Amino acid sequence: MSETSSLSKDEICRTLVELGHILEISGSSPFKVRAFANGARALENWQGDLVSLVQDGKVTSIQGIGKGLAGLIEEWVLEGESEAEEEIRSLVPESLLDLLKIAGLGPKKVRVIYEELEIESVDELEEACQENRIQSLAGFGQTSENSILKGINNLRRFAGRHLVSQARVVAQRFLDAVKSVSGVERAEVAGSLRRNRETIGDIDVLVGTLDPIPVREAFMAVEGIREVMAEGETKSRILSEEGVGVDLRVVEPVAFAPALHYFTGSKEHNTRLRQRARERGWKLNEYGLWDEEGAALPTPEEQDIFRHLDMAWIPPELREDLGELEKAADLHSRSAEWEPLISEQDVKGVLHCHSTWSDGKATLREMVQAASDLGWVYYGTADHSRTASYAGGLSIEQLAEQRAELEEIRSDFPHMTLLQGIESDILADGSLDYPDEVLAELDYVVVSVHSSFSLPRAEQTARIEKALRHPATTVWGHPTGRLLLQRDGYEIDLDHLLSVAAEEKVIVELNAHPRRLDLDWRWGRRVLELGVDIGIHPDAHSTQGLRDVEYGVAVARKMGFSSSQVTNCMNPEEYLKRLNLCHKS
DNA sequence: GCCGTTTTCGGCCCGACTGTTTTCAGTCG
Ligand SMILES: Nc1nc2c(ncn2[C@H]2C[C@H](O)[C@@H](COP(=O)(O)OP(=O)(O)OP(=O)(O)O)O2)c(=O)[nH]1
Ligand SMILES: [Mg+2]
Ligand SMILES: [Mg+2]
Ligand SMILES: [Zn+2]
Repeated sequence: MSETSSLSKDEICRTLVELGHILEISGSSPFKVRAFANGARALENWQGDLVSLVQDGKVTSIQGIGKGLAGLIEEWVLEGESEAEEEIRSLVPESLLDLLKIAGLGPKKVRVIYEELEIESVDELEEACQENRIQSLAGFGQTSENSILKGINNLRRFAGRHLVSQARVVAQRFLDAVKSVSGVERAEVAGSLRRNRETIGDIDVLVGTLDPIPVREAFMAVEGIREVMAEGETKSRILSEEGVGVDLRVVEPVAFAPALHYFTGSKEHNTRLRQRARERGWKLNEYGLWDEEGAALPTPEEQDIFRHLDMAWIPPELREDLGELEKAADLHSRSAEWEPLISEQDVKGVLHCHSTWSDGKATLREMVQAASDLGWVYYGTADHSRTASYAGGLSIEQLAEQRAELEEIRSDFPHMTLLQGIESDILADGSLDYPDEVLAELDYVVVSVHSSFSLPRAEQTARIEKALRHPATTVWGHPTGRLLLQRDGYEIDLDHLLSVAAEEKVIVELNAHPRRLDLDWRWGRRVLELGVDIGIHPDAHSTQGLRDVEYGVAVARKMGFSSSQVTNCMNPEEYLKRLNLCHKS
């Protein structure tokens, strides 16, 4: 047993964010604070094997991580702890970080509350507000106490982010309301939703009109507003009944494109682009772009902003300051454009769908019908395997019966290529759930982890590697097992397993269920480097679930993928050939 | 703390809303 265990990349990112906040409360330079936040983000978005990176002394090769942060990271990876970290932590009590989560409380106010009243926790702050001990502090008043109490209440009930599927419903409600107002020329959802992030913090709606007042009124009249958090000339913010924040920004139509660019973000992308404008003596904000003489440059569309700055238009999904600005400048210099990203119409069919044969809600026939209605030309059923008894896993006999049913259905859907597969549990020892000859009879095999989530990293990796190397394995299902906003994925060496998948020609699933979206988009770059093929699969348990492909396509776009980089955009003939590359029968 | 095809020092995006600030700081997008 080692005395201290190395911190994982995720733990390191979380720690960097925390240290940044501690520095902020203790009054450090805002630029140093930003450096910690940027470093955390840079590391979060970097994918690969961190231990090797540290051993090779290459941590500073990550843009945004310099000598200082690299020193911390190296200590965390090699020793599991850091003196420099402890020094920072000793500046203020850790529990103050919770106070920062209260809306309206930032580092300056938290510091005053702590230093003047020795308040260290949310509970203590609540008590102090109730006893009216806050209003006497410099910079606070009676209203402050009420708004802090409200903030504490909201924090307890509605903290956290939201699934894309839920956020889209709320967003549509508000978008419809403002779009129907007369005088509204353009209206769009911006922010993380437009960038197709995997989870959504709040919803951002932009409106272009010369008549802003009725827009604000319509926005405030939408059903299900819990609280108005701000209401100004151009900006309003509410909290919905569901606990989702919605920001409204209203600008004149002439500023719609620069405002859409601003409001789409990301913040880091915006900052970098504004910096680029500034470097040439220009100014960029949400109202427009001005040259060194202060002359406004026309920007009727987003692409005009980029063009003036000598860049190709960047798809919203890629605006994360992860190298897209450099790529856009390069494309522009070669008079080239971004290759179009995949869209839903490019998907020709799917694998990995369940039916009433196991735990699905629709019959196999109903599922095939729904797939046909979506315009798909191939469809692969995959119910659970026999060990998954809790999910109605199929016995060998049932597999044969299902095959017979599929033959019957086939005759009614002559235009479709129907495939029988299985979602085989990867058993604890890495073997699959049926004898090899049974697996070989199937058209394809998805292998997934549904048990023994907490094996040590090396064991878990070896277990999955064994499954990926099985000759029948076609697809690696929901590779990390993460459930968004619920649980992290199991501990594995994903970088290694992706290279195994590439070697074995196993298709890595981009599971489109909005709770999973697994593989995470941040692995897109690595997937390309390693030559891994991905497939967008809905993991549908109902006919409605097939539509989740939309969320999978969104993630593939965020990976920057075109249709040629997704297996199930192939035509049926090519696709069958691709499946048989790895599924030996 | 990070970074560099004008820089290894001296910058680091820019603007809206709120509250108690009698002239703007803090927070947030
Ligand atoms: N220039 C600039 N733009 C910002 C800043 N903060 C936010 N924005 C822009 C870019 C963001 O995407 C957009 C909406 O802000 P949000 O706080 O809602 O962030 P976003 O939607 O990206 O993520 P979210 O899922 O809501 O946490 O506003 C900033 O500090 N500077
Ligand atoms: Mg947002
Ligand atoms: Mg927002
Ligand atoms: Zn599964």
